[in-house]
Amino acid sequence: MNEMKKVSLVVIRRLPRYYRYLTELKESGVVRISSKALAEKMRVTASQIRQDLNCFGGFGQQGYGYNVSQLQTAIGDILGLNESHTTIIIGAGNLGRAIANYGSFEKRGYKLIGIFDNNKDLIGQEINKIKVSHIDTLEEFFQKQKPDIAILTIPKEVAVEIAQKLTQLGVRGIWNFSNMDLHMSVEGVEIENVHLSDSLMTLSYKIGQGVKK
Amino acid sequence: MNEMKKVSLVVIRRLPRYYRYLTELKESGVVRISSKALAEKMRVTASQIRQDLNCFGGFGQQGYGYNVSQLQTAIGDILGLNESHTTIIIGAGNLGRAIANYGSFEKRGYKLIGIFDNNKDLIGQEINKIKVSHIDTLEEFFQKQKPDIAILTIPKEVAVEIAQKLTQLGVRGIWNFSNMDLHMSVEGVEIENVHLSDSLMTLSYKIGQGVKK
DNA sequence: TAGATTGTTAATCGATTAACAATC
DNA sequence: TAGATTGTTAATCGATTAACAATC
Repeated sequence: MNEMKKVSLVVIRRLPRYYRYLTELKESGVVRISSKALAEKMRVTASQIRQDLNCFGGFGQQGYGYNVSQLQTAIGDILGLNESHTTIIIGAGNLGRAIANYGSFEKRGYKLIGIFDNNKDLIGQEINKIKVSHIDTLEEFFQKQKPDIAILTIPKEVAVEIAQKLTQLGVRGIWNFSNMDLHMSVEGVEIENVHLSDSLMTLSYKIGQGVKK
Repeated sequence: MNEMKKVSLVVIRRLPRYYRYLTELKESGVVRISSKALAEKMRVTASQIRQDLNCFGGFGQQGYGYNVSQLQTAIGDILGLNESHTTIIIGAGNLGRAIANYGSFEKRGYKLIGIFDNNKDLIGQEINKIKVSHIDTLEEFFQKQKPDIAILTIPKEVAVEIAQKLTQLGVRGIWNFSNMDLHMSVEGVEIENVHLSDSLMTLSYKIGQGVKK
């Protein structure tokens, strides 16, 4: 009854990319697309697209392909983009501000409802219409509102402590930009570690290799 | 003579993570570590660590393990961190500013030498001691200085155009944050596409799944 | 109907893990 | 020397691709 064939993480991580391409197609008025045509656009194989999608159901139609708009909505649903998520940002430094001001998150249903920092000079300051609060008021905040996702743009030295606090308070997801991997082993708290500098280092590697070729 | 067993990208992408953990260990004064101990810390298998490292050479010693400092330096070398790279940022919006002010890149040998934008109001403004220049002066800039890496923090609408320009001018790497995949097929120009929102969507998915469990 | 294209099974490929001889 | 741990080969596992019958 309850199909529980756990979908592998590599597939999940490709979904946002499908979502991006489909959104683009939809916006430019494309109504239907075949796995072959989409594959060419995305530079992957048609097989992979069909396999990936069939982890979640049969969205296509033989002889026709996929309805762009329908498929985009379906993938959005799978990713949870069609329900709204509340978020808070912890760390009102440059990156925290950049994310707070990044409009396209709001568009996808992520609603920023709080910003926290421990720097007294920043408290009360407004970033994208949200007042920065002191980190000590976090607990109090959670009593009134329960944000789904906490975005951590703080130094690695305090990351673990804050993450534990958040877990305790019942946050459901942590999007972690601090330069250290977090892995709460607490059931029900999901974590995404982002390491921007890892990506830059990969780029340096590629450049270095290019030379030797 | 010239061992050319191309290392797979999955391995490359793990190197920065090794580098991070080794740097941490080094800083806390750890002199040697076995693949087993490192594996536990990093939550991977010891086998994987040994396999990965052996793509680049035998850095360890039987019965002893790996010298932390030596290994850290070796991986840094492979990643090209021990030579300096010059960078420019294109797009002086929130994310561009955040990256410009992000100190830890300088530490790793990335030297920011220019910031460009097309918004007249920003021209001349200083961000982390670098004056913002108009995008129209890019060509002129390249005649004097040849930055290795261009960091694209611009809207997707102009990304392709700017990337083509940069390729033409001889940039060696593009670190692309615009919300669209770039794939210059030009030999000698390497690209890293970063999609922050993809990571956030993956997090929503995980949260959504958690519920059903 | 004939043609196109899916959903799905089977084959291949690559990545991970296990095992162990080499050796410090 | 004995113990530990690597480097490396072989076994397993999972992910990707190919193929094709089902079907719109």
